[in-house]
Amino acid sequence: MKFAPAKEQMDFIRKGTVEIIPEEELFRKFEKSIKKNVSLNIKLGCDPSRPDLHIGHAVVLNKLRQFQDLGHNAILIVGDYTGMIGDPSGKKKTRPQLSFEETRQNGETYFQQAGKILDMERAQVVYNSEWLSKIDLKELINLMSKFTVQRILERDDFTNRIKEQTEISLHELLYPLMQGYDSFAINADVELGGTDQKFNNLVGRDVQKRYGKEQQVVITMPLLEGTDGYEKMSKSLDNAIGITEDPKDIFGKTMSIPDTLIYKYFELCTSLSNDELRKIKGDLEGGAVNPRDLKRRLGTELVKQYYDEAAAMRTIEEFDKIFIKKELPDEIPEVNISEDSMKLVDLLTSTNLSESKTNARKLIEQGAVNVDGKKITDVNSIMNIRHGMVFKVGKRKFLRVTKQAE
RNA sequence: GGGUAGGUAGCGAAGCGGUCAAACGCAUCAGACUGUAAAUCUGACGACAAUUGUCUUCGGAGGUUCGAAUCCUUCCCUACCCA
Repeated sequence: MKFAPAKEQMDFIRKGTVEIIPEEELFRKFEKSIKKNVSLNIKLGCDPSRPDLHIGHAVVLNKLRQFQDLGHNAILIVGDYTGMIGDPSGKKKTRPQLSFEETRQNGETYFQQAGKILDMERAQVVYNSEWLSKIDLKELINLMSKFTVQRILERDDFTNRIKEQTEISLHELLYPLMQGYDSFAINADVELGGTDQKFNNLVGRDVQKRYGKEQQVVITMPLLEGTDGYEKMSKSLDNAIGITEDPKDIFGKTMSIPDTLIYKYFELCTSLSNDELRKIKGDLEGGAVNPRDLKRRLGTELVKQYYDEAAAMRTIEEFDKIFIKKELPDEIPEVNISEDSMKLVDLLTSTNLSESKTNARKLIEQGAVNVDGKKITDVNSIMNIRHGMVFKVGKRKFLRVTKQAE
């Protein structure tokens, strides 16, 4: 294995990070790896409680990929054992505990998706139950004795929960120790994580130290705000762009982010070069370019990354068609209806354009329903069903009716 | 073990015998405006029926009452204080 000079590797890795703790140590590790011709072990813990990856997760995965490109070992740790606890980081409530089977299953899903970013051929995947399940009470007590209650409680999320009088279960206190133990178990040289993982990852350093091992370097990556532009991206807040979503959803959601996030998304979620990034920054600040066009570029890049160039082109065309030219999309879901006439309300409900009749009425009253381009506002309308009729509800729900040809 | 305060719609939080399908905020969904922006404004936001109706909801189960989210009994859950 031939490694790039330590300085070069440093510069490459530093891009986009929030902190490298401590930076000199990483540099020394690079030097050592070159001298001894060994790859560094780069650890990334995967949370198996949420198997759907979104582009916020991709921020860290991209960084891991960069390490791979430099010739280092990516080690993905699926926290199947820790998953049974649930990471308390940033949480206001105790997380639901998962069964062992669930964590396994979710782990699998995780890899499939991570494969869109990482070189899975060269990535090592381990489950932390491998070593954590072997810890007996004696060992656990030994581990716990190396830390203090104060140290574990000092983190913000626990402090806040105490202040707000919400519960903290005892097992949650163990989470950082177990995660730290992982670092010790696999001899991690570097651990990657979002800034919310800083505490946990630093505990890893401590565990290693107390067990007489070389300490890992902790690299934190920024947390990506979701499409609402405010909260951290997360599926449960419904502001996430999933990497397995349809190209049109990835694109559409990207278009709905506030302008302030455009650059951040470019920087953290795409693999554009520094030069290109600089140009985009200039364009944004200069105001000469319509931000919409930059967002279109962003959406295209994202689709390209998780699908391919062709998909990206298709998506952007479709988008322009529907939203800019306000035409019908190329592909409209079709439903076969045998009746000759139907109440509009029933039709909307039975075709899932609306989840209930009450809701359908509401939509009609509010002018959200279009049939063949004509707005229908009469709640009691009865539709004569013809082949090829197109229903539109809201901005993005389309449906074409077909009559069985016989 | 003792004491106190609580458990209300997706979340937060009012209500404390009828006017409660339940204020308000957030989220969500429509509409207007736009760059499908964001922000803002307007409306909707349990279901079914339909122009003032019916049914299901306020931790669970029972009960009192013409009538309960509101009172009683009991069970479950949580936080805080004392030990």
